Amino acid sequence: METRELRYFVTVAEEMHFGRAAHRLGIAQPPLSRAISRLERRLGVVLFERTSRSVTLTEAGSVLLREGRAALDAVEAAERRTRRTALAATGSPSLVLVTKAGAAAELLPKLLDAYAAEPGAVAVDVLLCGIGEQERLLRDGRADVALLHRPFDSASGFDTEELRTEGQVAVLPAGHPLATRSHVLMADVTALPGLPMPRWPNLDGTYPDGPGPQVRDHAQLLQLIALGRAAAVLPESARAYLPAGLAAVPVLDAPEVTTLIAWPPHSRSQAVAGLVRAATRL
Amino acid sequence: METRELRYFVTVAEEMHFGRAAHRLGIAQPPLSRAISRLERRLGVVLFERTSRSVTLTEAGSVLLREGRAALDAVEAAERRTRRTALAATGSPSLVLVTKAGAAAELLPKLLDAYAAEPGAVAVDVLLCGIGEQERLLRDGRADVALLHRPFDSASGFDTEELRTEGQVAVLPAGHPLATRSHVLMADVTALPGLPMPRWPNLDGTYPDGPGPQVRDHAQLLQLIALGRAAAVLPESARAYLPAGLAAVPVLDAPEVTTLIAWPPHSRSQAVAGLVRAATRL
DNA sequence: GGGATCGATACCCGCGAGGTATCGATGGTG
DNA sequence: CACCATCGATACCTCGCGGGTATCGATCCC
Repeated sequence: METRELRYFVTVAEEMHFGRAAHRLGIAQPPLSRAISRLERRLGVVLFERTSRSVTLTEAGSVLLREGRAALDAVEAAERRTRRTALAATGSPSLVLVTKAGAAAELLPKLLDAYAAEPGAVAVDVLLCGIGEQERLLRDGRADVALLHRPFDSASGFDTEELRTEGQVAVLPAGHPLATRSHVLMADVTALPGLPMPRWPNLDGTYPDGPGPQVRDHAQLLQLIALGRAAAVLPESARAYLPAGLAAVPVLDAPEVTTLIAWPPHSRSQAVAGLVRAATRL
Repeated sequence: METRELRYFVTVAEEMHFGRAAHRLGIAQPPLSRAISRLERRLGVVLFERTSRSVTLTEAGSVLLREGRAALDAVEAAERRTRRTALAATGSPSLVLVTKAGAAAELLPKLLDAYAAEPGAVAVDVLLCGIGEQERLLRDGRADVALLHRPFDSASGFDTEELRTEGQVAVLPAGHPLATRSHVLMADVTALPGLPMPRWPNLDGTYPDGPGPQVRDHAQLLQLIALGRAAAVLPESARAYLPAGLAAVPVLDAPEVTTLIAWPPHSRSQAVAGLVRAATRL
């Protein structure tokens, strides 16, 4: 199977429409139709059920979609990491660390300082991204290491080292009745009248249904809370960075949040190893 | 980057010789040379330093070798798993479990029985393989689940669930002076005069240097011990399957052995999930 | 210095990827 | 119910690229 065929297949599976997929791929529709049927013939498997009015994935097709995406990520990662090691020889930063914007605000500078002090440390690019994008960046080679937060992120398929575990606090407008309590429970916070929990975007950028404002990052969220439009439950370390007008109250029964450093399992990079060593010594 | 180019590159990197690589690939040498230089041009990276007398990998080249192998495995896995889900619809076994020959002899039948009792259980093919091959089989799609043994195998890059942890025992000929002891230490066993530890093959089939007989599987090993030619340290559970004439003595300071069930991180297979569920309930 | 080895280059051929035109099936519509 | 719009498949053509043979040029060995 050639990566071109795989790319064609994934695009059709995403669009569920040969014409649109062909357009996205920058080719005409007939060669795309032919490429897919040749792929089906070679695999000996029907990937799409198609009529002139609809295209749907077969079971085998959805397996190929999942596995094929992973394979394409791996190919892209190979390409990117190869290019970057060659660039690294010429002096540019050779390590990309990715973390969620607004998270690990306290840990990250410590980590970078500790690593910079190591012998043989290289320049580190920090990439801030949205929710759930880190795994993707790590898989397709745009990043070399990530700071993840369980249970929000999945570290599945990566090597990891746990850095820290912390409880969570409810973040509320300072004037709110709950704000003076010494602690609360999840049940106290999840259904506050007039203070719904915000909705975070799905991976595809859409938002789940429900009440609560749509939120894209922590800055937005904090502002909404200050405006009295939302409440949120965040890791304790967020406390140090709350603007005036917000209060934080420990939530006793919220799940613990673990910060971990993750890297691709077959990484042999000296730089990644050094950064992980620095992280575990924090 | 097309998978063909990647395959060509990996073959040349393995052979370190364009002629031999071309032969292995079943093509002539000139097209191979051209393919590699085109790849280098497109990546903007030199992969090989070559003179007419020698071919060596550059640093970027070794990165591409490692990442490229992983990518090729992922592509192969996509292909194989797609083919197999289509076959599964026609009734053939749709789950391949791989474990080291001779290991988990006691756990495996229990696991298979427990899974067979689950509703919706499918047929399971058991694949026995040599040392260190399991990770490969799981990565390239020839297997769906594996039973691994830490610290011998690496579960890096897979999702896992721990099944059991056990100590290790020294396995000796029954008549040996140590065989009557209630326990021993690693130091007692590693350098027994006349009873060297056996040598296991590396991944490429070669054996490390040193004393001790070369061993390929447990049957061979046990026979060598019975003949008084070797001693070994094995997980406790091996005890139940010792032939007459062999004795087992607990080794107090040997590392604990953890048996775990591992599967590819993005597996959404109902069958794999069921097998893992059965395993954790054992 | 001559031959052997090995990667690169020159040149040619055929397959297959890609394009345009068109067909055939299907579902909505006046 | 006939007509049309939509959409994937088919027919047919072209050309670029993957692959082959012949040969060159550099390097090491005797």
